[in-house]
Order: sequence, then structure tokens, then C-alpha cells
Amino acid sequence: MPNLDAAFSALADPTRRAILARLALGEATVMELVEPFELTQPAISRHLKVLEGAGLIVRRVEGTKRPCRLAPSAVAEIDQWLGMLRRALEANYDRLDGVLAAMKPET
Amino acid sequence: MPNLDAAFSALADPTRRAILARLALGEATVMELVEPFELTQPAISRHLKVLEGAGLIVRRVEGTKRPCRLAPSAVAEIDQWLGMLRRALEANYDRLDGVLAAMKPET
DNA sequence: CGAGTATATAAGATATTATTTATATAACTG
DNA sequence: CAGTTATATAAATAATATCTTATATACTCG
Repeated sequence: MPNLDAAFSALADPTRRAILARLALGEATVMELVEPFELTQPAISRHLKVLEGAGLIVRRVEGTKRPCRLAPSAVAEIDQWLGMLRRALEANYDRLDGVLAAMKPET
Repeated sequence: MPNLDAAFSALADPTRRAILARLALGEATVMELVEPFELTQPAISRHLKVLEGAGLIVRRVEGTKRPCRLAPSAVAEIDQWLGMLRRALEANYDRLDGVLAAMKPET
């Protein structure tokens, strides 16, 4: 089970979300990801490590470059967990209790 | 606009996710939420404050009790943001670039 | 090989978070 | 009103995260 802690924690940082948004447009190298931010290269490298550790990105080796791109798995897992809340909220306001009694709380 | 930072950050903690899972089963008071955990009441109160600040729960006043329940707004916002990644990943592997060029990165 | 480029790691400063114990507030209960 | 219950806040501590500068590694090119 990839880690929900790590995934949500990674998404909690606006720089990291911006990196993911950039990667949604396509693969990018570390230096390409450094450029739009006012942070140093080591800072971005660290953010990338966090994102990779959370399973949100993957990296290739291409000579001296390490292009990053989005990874599917973690997003799916987050979606699945949020689905629980979504369903609870859709099933709604007035009668939350009864309808949802069948759901198992969490690990 | 409720805060994505706050929302994801709130979700990054397993105790808080467990609290949300419990609330998906229906409203609960602070003491009811304390019971299943091996944490003190002040610790849970603080977690609830974080969840409330993130817009993930709301509270009523009922005498001396403060029953909590899920709030819809933050989940919707998170969903929306994750939707960007989801679409990028669905549009997929081979040709991420072209298809997604129309997307705006982030705030 | 030697210089330059791309990236990673280390060390250190500072900030933030999570927790506990102790205490405060406020509402019910007899 | 006094005691009890439900919850919040404060102070102290410990662990974690983030950033910077400095430096290491590892490819590439002439």
C-alpha cells in the first residue's frame, strides 16, 4: 500500500502542487522545474524527492538529465480514499447516519 | 476559497483521516472521537481545530457538547484540483504533452 | 583528460507540528 | 450553588520540514 500520509503530505505544499501542475503539461527536467520558481536547485531536488517518495512522480535517466513525469498510482489511491468522504457527503446532510452505516472507517 | 494547503495538510495525518472516516458514519462529539484513539482529549481537540480550519468539518453547539460532522466544500475543492492530475494521467503516458497543453497549471 | 552542465547530498539555521500536562470556561445536575 | 462533565487553551518539549550555501558525483564535449 503506497502511503496516504506521504501522498497527502506531498500535496500539502504549494510548490509541489505547482510542480505537479507543470508535469501535467508533460515531462520536465530538474532545471526546467527550477526555472519558474524563486527557489534554488537543491530545494527543488528535495521537493522532487518527496514527490517521488509519495509515488506521485517517476523519473527516467537520460544522460546527465533526470526527466520527471506524473505517476498514476498515488493519484488513484488518493481518489479512492476521498471517495469515501465524497459518498458520505453525497448521501447527505439530513440522514448521514443510516445510509452510511455499512462503510468501514479506515485502516 | 478554502485553502488547498490546509486541506491536504489536514489529510496528511492518519489520526485526522481516521476522524474523518468516523464522521463519515455520522456526527460525533469530541469525547466520542477521543475514545477510539490513544490520544488525550486536548490532542483530539487540536486535530479537530485543524480539520475545521481546513473546511473539512463543521460543528454545532449543543449544550456543553460540540458535535462535529463532515463539511462538503473542501472535499469538492480537493477533488477539483486532483481532477487536473487525473485528466493528465488519463490522457496518458505516450502523448502527455499535446493533449494537455490547454490546461492552466495552477493558481 | 579537463571544463562545463545537470543533479544530488550534507550541514546548519529556522519554522512548524504534534503531543503532553495543567488549567480555564461553560453548561448541566442535583 | 457545588460538583461534574464537555471542551478549549496554554506552556513546554520533541520531532519534522524547509530552506540556504557549499560541495560531491556523474555525464558530455572538445
